[in-house]
Amino acid sequence: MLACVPLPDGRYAVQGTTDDGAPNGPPRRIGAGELVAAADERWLWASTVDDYPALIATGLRVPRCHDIAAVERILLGRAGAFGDPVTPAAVLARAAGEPVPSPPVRPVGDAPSLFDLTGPADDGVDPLEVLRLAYQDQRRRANGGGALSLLLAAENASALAAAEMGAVGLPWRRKVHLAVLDEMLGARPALGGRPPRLAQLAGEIDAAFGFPVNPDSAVDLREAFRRVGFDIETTRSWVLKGIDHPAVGPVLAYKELARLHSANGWAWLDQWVRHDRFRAEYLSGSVVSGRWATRGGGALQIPRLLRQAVVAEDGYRLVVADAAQLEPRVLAAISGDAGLQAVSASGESKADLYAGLAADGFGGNRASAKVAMLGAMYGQTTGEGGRLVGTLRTRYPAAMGYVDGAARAGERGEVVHSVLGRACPPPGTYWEAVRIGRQQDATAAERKRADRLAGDRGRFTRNFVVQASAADWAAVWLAGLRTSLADVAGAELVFFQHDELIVHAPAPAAGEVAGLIERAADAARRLVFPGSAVLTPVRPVIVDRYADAK
DNA sequence: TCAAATGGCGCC
DNA sequence: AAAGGGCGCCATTTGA
Repeated sequence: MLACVPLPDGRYAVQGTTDDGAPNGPPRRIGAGELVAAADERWLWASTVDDYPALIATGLRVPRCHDIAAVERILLGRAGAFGDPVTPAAVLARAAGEPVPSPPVRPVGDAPSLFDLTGPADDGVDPLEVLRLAYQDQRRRANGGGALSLLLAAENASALAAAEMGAVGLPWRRKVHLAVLDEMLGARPALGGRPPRLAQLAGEIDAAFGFPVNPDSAVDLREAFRRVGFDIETTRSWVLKGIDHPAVGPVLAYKELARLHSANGWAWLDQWVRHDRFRAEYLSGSVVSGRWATRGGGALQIPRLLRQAVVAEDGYRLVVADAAQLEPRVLAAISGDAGLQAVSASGESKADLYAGLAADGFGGNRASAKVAMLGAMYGQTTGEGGRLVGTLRTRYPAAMGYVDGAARAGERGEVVHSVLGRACPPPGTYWEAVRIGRQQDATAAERKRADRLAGDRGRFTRNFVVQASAADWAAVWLAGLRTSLADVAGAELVFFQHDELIVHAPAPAAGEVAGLIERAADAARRLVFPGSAVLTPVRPVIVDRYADAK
């Protein structure tokens, strides 16, 4: 293992380190250009998201790492201490029972410095020593067995993949995107102006109402519909669709196009796409469930319409793969529900679990089966989904009992865990209101508030056990694939979105990559759900454009 | 006048 | 078919 600390002067302090965290060579101070990543070496550093991008920029690729901050977040979560500082200095202070120093505030965009690592009062302390001690302490605390080790390994690998994906970027043809904008919105307006198509629709909306309305204002729009006799609470599209008034058509069209303009319009293109690559910042450790988030550009919300702009470069293909119906399959595995596992592995269900469910209790109605399963995992109680959950409850009692149990635990204020041991956050300060509302002498209003808050948390924990376990599986999938891709020249992970990924690969290697993706998925299934009969199939598709993958 | 909250909607 | 989980982002509104 190689311990590595960026220094304020732009160089790096590095030192060979054993797996026990003992020094295994002399400390050296070297420039980034002198760093070499041996193919099988593991790097130890404070934070991948802070320390790795500068190395990637020099062309370095680190095969494996131990990320103090990423590991600390998971360990702290299991100890019920979400949000506490995760620097090595904080880790050490915690281990010693001393007050944990707040991480120093640094200006946005400022380079990470030694101070981030050791805190301002640590003059003379060897940062490599701090790193090693923090590592040793985490090693002691992370003795929760194979599942936790697997989770930490996947989290570390995810952090590397996230940094690399951010640096590489998603192939994005500016010309294609511009053509879409021109067709949908018309010519690019002056700064702050409305595109022609939006201006035209705004005019149609005014005409339909008979008085001026600002369709960008939900307040104004709701007031307008009330004036013409429709007493609506919100102006959400699905509410408007139920209204019979000539303004509805242009309003819905306006909303759709305004969204395109503001979220992925010309300004977005200028800001986020350079040299036909969309570069976002991926944050692998910032969602409590273990899913990734992004900062800037909305990389995890690319509209289907714009996936035609994601085009492989000449001589390359995109290998697009998603895990079909991952969450219900994960539920089948973690609940041990034999019936649901059987459905996941039977005949056509291998490719389409919902079709199998439909055949098994919904009269062949796939849409109903899907609504019911989503309702069960999200805690839906009303409407069609809520009604259909009952069918699932009789067909798959173990699976439904599992999510119901997670919901009840959440309502009691308890913490639930993913299959690999990621903990959900404990209830926040609002739980005091729940406690008050549950006392004998609580008022009706207090009881009602308590019920609502407890219900909210129950739906959160119900979904957490499924969503976080799916994230566990996906992280192991991604980690395995990343490792195997290292042997395919020119192949790069360029996108990852919860249960779906894209590899940009030289055309002759695309078929091999597709095989690696499938093998990584099968390996993840065996590692995350050992002994389970459940299947977690992925469907790699080799295409030129992302839009052609589905 | 500014920052935080809200409404709405895109993705899973 | 309904509005139940997780996010990020924008424009507007609200409140200090």
